[in-house]
Amino acid sequence: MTDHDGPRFPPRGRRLVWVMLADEIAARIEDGTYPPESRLPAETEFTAEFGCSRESVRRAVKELRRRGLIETVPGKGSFVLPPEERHPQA
Amino acid sequence: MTDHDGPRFPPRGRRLVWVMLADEIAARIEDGTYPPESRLPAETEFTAEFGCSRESVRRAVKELRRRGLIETVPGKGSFVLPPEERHPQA
DNA sequence: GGAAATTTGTTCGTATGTATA
DNA sequence: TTATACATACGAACAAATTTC
Repeated sequence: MTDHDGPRFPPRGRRLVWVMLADEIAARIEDGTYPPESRLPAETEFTAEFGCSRESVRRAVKELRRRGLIETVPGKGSFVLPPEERHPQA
Repeated sequence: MTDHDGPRFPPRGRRLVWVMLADEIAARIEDGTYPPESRLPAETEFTAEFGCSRESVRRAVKELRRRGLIETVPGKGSFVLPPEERHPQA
C-alpha cells in the first residue's frame, strides 16, 4: 500500500487497492486493533495512512459493509459490529 | 514517455484552490490582518469570501496547521499561534 | 437548566482531469 | 474502449463540541 514509486496501477498479479485495504482493515478488526463498537478512522485518515485516494477508501469501506463487519452512520463514522450482529450481504 | 513529464495534476498553468487559500491566509497572518491569538474567520465565511467549497477551505486550514501557523479547536475555531509557539510539522 | 446558534468533524454523492493497463 | 486509480473540487446533510441567550 505504500509502494507508490512505480505505476499507480496494480501490476500484473497484484490485487486491487480497495481489496487490499478492505482486507487490511478486516484483519485489524479480527485482531482487535479496531474492537467491537469502536469507530474506524475517518476516510481522510485512511487516505493519509495508506497513501491512496478517498475513492479507494470508500470502496473498501463499502466492501466491509457488504461483508457485514461494520456499519456506517452518516456524519458520525463507521463502526465495528460485534460478531453476533454481523450479517454479511451476498 | 512523450511530453508528459510534468506533474500529472493540476493541468499546466493552474494553481490549486487550497494552496492559493493557504498562501493568502498565511499572508494575512504575516501582515497582522489576523494577529496572534485571534480567531480566524469560520470555514463558512472563507467559502463565502473566496467563492470556493468548504472542502478546499478545510484543506487550506489543514495546511496552515501543518505549517504550524494555527491550531484548531472543534466547536470553537482556528486560532493564530504566536510566533514562539509555532511548531511546523514535516 | 435548556434551547438555539455557531463551528468544526465526518460522511455521502457527484464531477472532472490525468494516467495506466 | 473500458476499468482502475489518484488528485482535486463542488454541494449537501448530519453529528459533536462550544458558545450564547
